[in-house]
Amino acid sequence: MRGGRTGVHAWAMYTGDAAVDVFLDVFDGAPERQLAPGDILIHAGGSATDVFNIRKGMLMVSRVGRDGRRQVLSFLLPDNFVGLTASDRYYFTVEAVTPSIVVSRPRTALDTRLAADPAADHAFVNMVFRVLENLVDLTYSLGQRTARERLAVFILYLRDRHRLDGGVIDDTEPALNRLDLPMSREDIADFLGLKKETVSRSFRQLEQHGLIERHGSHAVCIRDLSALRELAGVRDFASALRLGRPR
Amino acid sequence: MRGGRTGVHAWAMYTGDAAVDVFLDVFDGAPERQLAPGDILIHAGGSATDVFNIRKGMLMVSRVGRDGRRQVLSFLLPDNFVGLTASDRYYFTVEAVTPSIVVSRPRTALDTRLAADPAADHAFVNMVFRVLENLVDLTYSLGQRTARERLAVFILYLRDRHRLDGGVIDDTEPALNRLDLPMSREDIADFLGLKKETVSRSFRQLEQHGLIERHGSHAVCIRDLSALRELAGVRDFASALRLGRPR
DNA sequence: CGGACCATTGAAGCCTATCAAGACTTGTGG
DNA sequence: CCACAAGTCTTGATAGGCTTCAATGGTCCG
Repeated sequence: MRGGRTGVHAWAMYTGDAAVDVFLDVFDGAPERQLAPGDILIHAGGSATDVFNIRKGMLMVSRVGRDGRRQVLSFLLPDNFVGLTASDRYYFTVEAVTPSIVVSRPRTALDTRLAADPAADHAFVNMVFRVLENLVDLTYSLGQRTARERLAVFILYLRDRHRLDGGVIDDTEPALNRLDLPMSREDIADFLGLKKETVSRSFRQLEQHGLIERHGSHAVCIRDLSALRELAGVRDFASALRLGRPR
Repeated sequence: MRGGRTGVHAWAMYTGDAAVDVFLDVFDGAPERQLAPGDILIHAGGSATDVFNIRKGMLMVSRVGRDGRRQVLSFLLPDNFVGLTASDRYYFTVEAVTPSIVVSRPRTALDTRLAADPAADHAFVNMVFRVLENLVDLTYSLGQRTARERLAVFILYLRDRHRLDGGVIDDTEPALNRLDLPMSREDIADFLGLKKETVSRSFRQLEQHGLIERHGSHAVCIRDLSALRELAGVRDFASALRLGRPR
C-alpha cells in the first residue's frame, strides 16, 4: 500500500473524501517516468493500453478539435489516476504542466486487480463517480456561470486540492490562501471556456473588488474567502462538504 | 433478461454501442411508475436509495443553482439508467418531459447484482465510462462551440438516439431525418448553455441555411445531413462510430 | 371560443472575443 | 551577473454574439 495518502482525485477536479482508494496499490513498484513541461503523456487517438498514476507535479487533460479549439477537462495532481476509457483508444490528451513524475501499468493489470478484489473494485467505481460529479460541476460552470464566477470557482478548487495534497485538514489554515498557478493563462482560459485576455481581466476584477491579491502572474493570495465562495456559488456544487460548502 | 434491447444510454446523451448491458436485468419485474410531464422522479438533495431504468417516454437530468440557473445534463430515453451517485444523496434532479414509465430498484439490489456477477459489473462500469465520455462531449460544446454549432450537435444527438431506440442500423434510412423535439425551448436552452430566444434564432438560421426545416416548434426535418455534421464538428466527438463520424 | 402558455421576432445593451500594443517574465548566452 | 530575446501577461480599443427586454404570434387545452 502507498503511505497514508488518501487522494484519488483522478481526472476531473476531484477534491476529496478521506476514503483510501485501495486500488491504487496496483501502481506499487511500477516504472516511473519523468516529464518536462509540455511533454505529452497520452495522445488522443492512441491505443489505450496503459493506465497512469501521478506521483509528482501537475498535468492537464484536454480535448482538441481539428480546428484547434481546445477544452481543458482537468488538472491532475499527485495520486490522481488517468487513462481509462470505454473503448480501446484514448479520446483525450494528457500533457505535463510542470516537471512531473508518473507511474504506469498495463490496463490489464488494473483489470486483474479489480476483478480479484471487490473492495478495490468498489473503490474504483466510486472514484469514477466522483470524477463524474466533478465534470458535472465543470459543465454547470461552463453552461451557466459568468467569467468572474468561473474564475472564482477555479481558484477555490485549486485551494482545496492544494489543501488535500498537503494533508491539511483545517480549512481555516491561513497558509492555504496563498496559491500557485503553474499553468498559463491560456490553459486556464481553455479550461474555463474563455479567452486568455478575459482571464486576465477577470483576475484584475477580483483583485479590484478585494477578493484576491495577485503576486506576479503565477500566484494569488485569497483576501476574502467567503466573498469568493459567495461569488462562486459554492453551495451549488455537486459533492457535499467540499470547498467548505455551507449546508 | 430484457428482450433484445441493446441500449444502455444512461444519463448523458449516450448514443450507443451494441453491447448488451446485462446488469439491466436487475430491473426485471421491478415495480413500474407512471410519470406525467413535469413530474419529478429524483429530487436533488434527496436520499439516494433507489436506481431507475426508463421504460417509456423521455426524462431530463438537471442541476439547479439556488439563484434559479439550471443546467440540463442529459435527456433520458427508454433503457437508460439513472440514479447512482458517489455519496448517499442525489446531486441532480430528474423530471419527466413526456408521459413516461420508469421502473425502480433499491440501490442495494444493484450492488448485490454487480457483486455477484463480474460480467454485469464490467458492463456497468463500461456504461459509466460511456456516460463520462458523453459528458465530456457536452463540456466541449459548452466551452468551445457557438450557439449554432451546439444546436447542430443537439439535433444530431437526437437523431442518433432516435435511430438506436428504433433499432435502426442503417444510418442512411431517410425516416431518421424527421425528428421530434418534445422538450421546450427553455429545456434545450438550459441544456446548451443558451437562452431560449437564442435557441429560436439558431433554429431559424439553420433553416435559412437549408440545413433543416421546421415543422411547428416541436419537430424538425434534416435537409442537409453532411452540412449539419460539418457544422457540429462530428469528427471531434469522444466516442468513435457515433453519429456517423467520419474517421 | 377564449385564455394561458410557449415560441418567435425585434431592438437595444452587455459581456466576452478580437485585434493591437506595451509591460513584464523567463530563460539563455555572453 | 547582466543583457538580451522570446514568450507570456496585461491593458486598451473595438467589434461581435448572445442576452435582455418587449411585443407579437401561435398553439394547446379547458
